[in-house]
Amino acid sequence: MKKIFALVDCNNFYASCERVFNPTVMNRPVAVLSNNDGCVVARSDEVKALGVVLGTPYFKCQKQVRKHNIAIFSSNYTLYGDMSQRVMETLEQFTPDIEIYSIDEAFLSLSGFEHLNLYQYGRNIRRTVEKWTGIPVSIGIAATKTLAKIATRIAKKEKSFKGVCSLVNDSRLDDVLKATPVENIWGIGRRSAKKLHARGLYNAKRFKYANAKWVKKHLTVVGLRIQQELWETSCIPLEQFPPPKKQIICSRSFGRPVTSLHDLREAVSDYTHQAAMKLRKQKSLAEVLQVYIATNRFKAEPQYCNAMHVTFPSATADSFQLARFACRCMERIFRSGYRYKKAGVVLAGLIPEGESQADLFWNTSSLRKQKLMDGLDVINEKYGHGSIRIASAGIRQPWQMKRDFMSPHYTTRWNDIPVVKATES
DNA sequence: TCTGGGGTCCTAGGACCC
DNA sequence: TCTGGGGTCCTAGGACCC
Repeated sequence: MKKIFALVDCNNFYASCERVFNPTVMNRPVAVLSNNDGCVVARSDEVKALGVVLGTPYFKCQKQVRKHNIAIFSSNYTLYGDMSQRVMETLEQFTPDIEIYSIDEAFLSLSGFEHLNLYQYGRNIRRTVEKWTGIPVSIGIAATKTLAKIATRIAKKEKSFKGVCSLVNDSRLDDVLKATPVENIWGIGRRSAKKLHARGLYNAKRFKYANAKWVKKHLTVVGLRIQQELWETSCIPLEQFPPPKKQIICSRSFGRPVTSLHDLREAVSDYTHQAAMKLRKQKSLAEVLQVYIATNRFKAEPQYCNAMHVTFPSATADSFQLARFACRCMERIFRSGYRYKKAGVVLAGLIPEGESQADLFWNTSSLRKQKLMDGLDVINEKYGHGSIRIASAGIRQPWQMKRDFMSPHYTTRWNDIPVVKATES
C-alpha cells in the first residue's frame, strides 16, 4: 500500500503562543528569546519581514526592537509545552497514527485515506487546530516524510495554498523539486549542501537524479535515504512510540559570570536534579554521569573548559546520590581565577528500571529513597518545576539565567489565568 | 553588559580477541 | 626478517535536526 504522510508544523510557534493569551501583541511584531535572553529564536511574520535573522543575539537587534516596537519575550517553556500538548491532542482527532516530532511539529500517517480529498482534509485539520488552540499551522502532505517537509515549506510560503499543500499523485512533483534548493531539503545541512554544489547539484530535482553511488560515497547512507525519499520511496518510518532517550543533558549559561566553586556546585546540583527528574520520568537509570564547565568563548579573557565523568558500579536515578557525585566532579575540574559562563550535566549509559546490576559494596537506592523521589516528582509536577529543589542547589542562586521578559504561565498556574473584564459601553 | 539548549545517527580509528 | 584476516566494542568528532 502506498504510504501517505502529513507534516503539521506550527507557524512561528513560540511567538504564536505568546499571542494567544495576550491580545495587545496581536498586531505588534513579536520575537521570543532563547534561554538567558541570548538570541532571537522565534519571530512573527512581521519580525521576519523586518530582516531580523534567526539566532541574532538580542543585544545586536535592540535598535530595531525599539524602532519597530517589537514585543520581546523570554522563553516560557511551561507555556509552550502546554500549548504543544493541546495541539497534539487536537491532531489525534484526525488519525491514531501520529508521531510527535518536536515541540511544534507532528507527522501524521494518512495511509488509507486516499479516497478523501487530501487537500480538503488538511484544510479541515488546520481550521480545527486554529479554532481549538489559537495556533496557526501549515500542513504538507506527500508519500514520504522528506517530501512532506518540502510540501510544508510551500504551504507556508505560497499564500494561495492557504496553509496546505499536497504532493500526492501530483505530476508537478519534479517541478516543485526543481524549485527547491538542496540546502532546504530535510537532512541536508551546510556541509552536504557544499558537496552537492561542488558537483553542480543545486536543486532537489538534480539531487534526485544524481548517481546513487556517488551519493552514498559522499553523503553516506543518510544521503542515500534522502535521495530515495525524493523518489517517493519511504525510508524513514513513522515513529509512533519514540524509544527512551539514550542520554539526558541539562546545561545552562549563567545570567552573569560565576567565579566561585560554591556557586558552581549549586548550579550542577540543580541541573543534576532536573536531569534526574527526566530520567525517572522515562523510567530509566543512569550508569554514567558527566559534568562540564566552560568560560565565555566570545570574550577576550583567559579560557578554560574541562569535563569529567564517573561510572557507577550500579545504575541509579537518585537525585541526591547523583548530585553528590556531580559536586565531587566539579571540585575536581574547577580551577580558580576564571570567569565561568556555562556548566552542564550529562546522564548517559541509560538502562531501563529493573535491569540494574546490584553491587555488593555499592549503596543501592533503598525503597524508602525511591518513595522520596516519587514524592518529589509528584509535587514538582503538581506545583510546578522548582517547587521542591535539593538543598545543595542553594536558595539565592546568583547564577540563575536571565529572563527579563517572561510572560505569565497562563495555562498552568492558577494566579496567572487570564481575566477578561467587561467594560460598559 | 549582552552570543541557547537538547537531542540523534554515522564514521573512523584504536584496543582487543581468535 | 617476516607481521593475516575478521570480528566486536568503545570513543571522539562530524553532521544534522528542532
